Amino acid sequence: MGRLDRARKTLNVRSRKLTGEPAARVTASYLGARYALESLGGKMYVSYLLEKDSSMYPNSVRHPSLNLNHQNFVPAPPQYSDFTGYHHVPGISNDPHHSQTGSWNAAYPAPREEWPPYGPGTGPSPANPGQISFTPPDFSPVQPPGLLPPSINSSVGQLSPDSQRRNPYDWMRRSAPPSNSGGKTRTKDKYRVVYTDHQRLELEKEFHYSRYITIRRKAELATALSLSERQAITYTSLTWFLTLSEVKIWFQNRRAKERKLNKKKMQQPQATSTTTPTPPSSALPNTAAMVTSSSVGLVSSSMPMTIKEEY
DNA sequence: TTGTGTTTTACGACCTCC
DNA sequence: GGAGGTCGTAAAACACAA
Repeated sequence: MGRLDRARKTLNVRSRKLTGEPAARVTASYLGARYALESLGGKMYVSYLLEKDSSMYPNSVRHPSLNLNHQNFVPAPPQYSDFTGYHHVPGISNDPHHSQTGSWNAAYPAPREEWPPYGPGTGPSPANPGQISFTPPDFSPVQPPGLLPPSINSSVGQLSPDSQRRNPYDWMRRSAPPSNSGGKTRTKDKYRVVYTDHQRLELEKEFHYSRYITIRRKAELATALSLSERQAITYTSLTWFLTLSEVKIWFQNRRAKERKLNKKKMQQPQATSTTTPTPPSSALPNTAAMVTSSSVGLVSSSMPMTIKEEY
């Protein structure tokens, strides 16, 4: 039994157990070509960023030019030596800092061992009969320059370590927009979607620049991610947009996650102090640090804060 | 293969700020 | 009143041990 089938079964069983009614099928209502994005190494580096979180970004600040013109944005804050290995996927926005090379820098640390190796042949073939063929009417083969790495459409497993570790078709198991997304309720079709690795990666990157996001960046991210997805994915009649609200919610959830992690760390300081020496600044509700638009001041994320937006 | 624990989306309640 | 914050929680998706 394939993982997808198993997931379906498990889901149905568990949902019935919990709710007494058939599970709302969200997953696998379509199968797309997300492996291209997968090959970007998205999840791997999202996870890596998460792992590195506090130590990697002790002050996790957005560049001071955040609320200045984005034209002034300088990529890779120099204080993060190991951040330089990371680059935004080009085309994520028009920002210079988001328009760098899209390839994964070899300077990025070695992959984590817990990412299981996989072979390119372990997944279903592209011609898997269980899959839907994708002939998007709105898909344009013309790729905006710099939007995605040129190899995005080439063979899988060449772009990142991730691509060599994960089944290139793993993403197919994950949820996608339901074909009949009429409404979003907890019992209907679209209760929850799983963001693509690419989307999560970009959100994570943004989060590591700043724990709070401006309206402008929110809009840019939402647009860019959706655009990137549409450019990279060839699924039919299903466009998956990250809305402003979704970006907002994602940031809220991400902050909550960070608070939770910080809380956990505070409860076991010895265990972490020996392994991950952190600079003094991270002793604060560390990664809670953020930067408001025009300063580099740190503010605890435990403090509710409203960011004044720039327009 | 299955049961179970964890993580990830999404939402509601409530709050503050403008 | 609207936007966006935290907090708590539901439930889907996922990971993994048995």
